[in-house]
Amino acid sequence: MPELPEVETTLRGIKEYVEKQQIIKVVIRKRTLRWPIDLEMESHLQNATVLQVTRRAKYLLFSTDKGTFIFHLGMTGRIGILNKPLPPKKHDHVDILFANKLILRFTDARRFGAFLWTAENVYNHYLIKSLGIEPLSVQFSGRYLKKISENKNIAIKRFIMDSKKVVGVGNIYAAEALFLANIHPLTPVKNLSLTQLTKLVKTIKVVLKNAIITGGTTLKDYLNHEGKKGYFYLHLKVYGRAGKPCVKCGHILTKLCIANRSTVYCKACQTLL
DNA sequence: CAGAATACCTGCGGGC
DNA sequence: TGCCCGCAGGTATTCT
Repeated sequence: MPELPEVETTLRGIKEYVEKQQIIKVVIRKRTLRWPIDLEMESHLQNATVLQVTRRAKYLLFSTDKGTFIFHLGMTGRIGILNKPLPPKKHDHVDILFANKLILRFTDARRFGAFLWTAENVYNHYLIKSLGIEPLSVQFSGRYLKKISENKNIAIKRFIMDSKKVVGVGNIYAAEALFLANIHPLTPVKNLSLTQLTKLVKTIKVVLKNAIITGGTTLKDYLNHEGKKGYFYLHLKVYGRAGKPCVKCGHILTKLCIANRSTVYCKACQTLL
């Protein structure tokens, strides 16, 4: 999926079209996403007005006058805004029709995504409540990482990808940030100094911000709300570059598997502590 | 308890 | 051309 920059790009792209708009109709063609879609979803959303769209981690939160609906894009999810009712394709699972005639269409081939409803405060929702801090917030600092990593043996790559610690750092950007910070992805977190963790936090923020600016990373599936690609893939230094030379030192980049996710790094630039 | 493995699902590219 | 394998941006749940 979409990692955080792709979700943020989607948010910015759709916000103006759906906020303050009343929902006229909801069409659900496939209910079996990561969790089955609430059988009452259509009636919950009928005539509801979207007040605001925000993002928490990789969840898109649509607050309405009746409650909040939530989209998660999983690995292959996408939200598009249509200005006319195009015939649905195979993986177009949800359409939300608005009073302004626009249609929000959710597409997701692998169906790891989610479409949820809560009438309560969305921040009390069990999936949202337990999330770690936002990576672009001031709370996310080297000091914070140092504090929560004392005596922990877990590999730094897994650690920064753990959404209970910090949200929104996915496989691509984790690899990129570790490379920029010269940290080997398998380094046990307890071995990293405050200085190194501070540098890592900085590179995570830079990578995420740059990816947002360039509209996210398109590898194969990801397209923004207008069906356009993101261009951060042009900036990738290690992800998808195994066997090619390191942009810093020329060493051939190595690929390994951490927690079943492929990881590319430079043996010369990223030393194991 | 921490940390690792598994599960969900479809599509695509590469090798034969 | 077609089949089989491995791999893909996530993350809750189950295991050791």
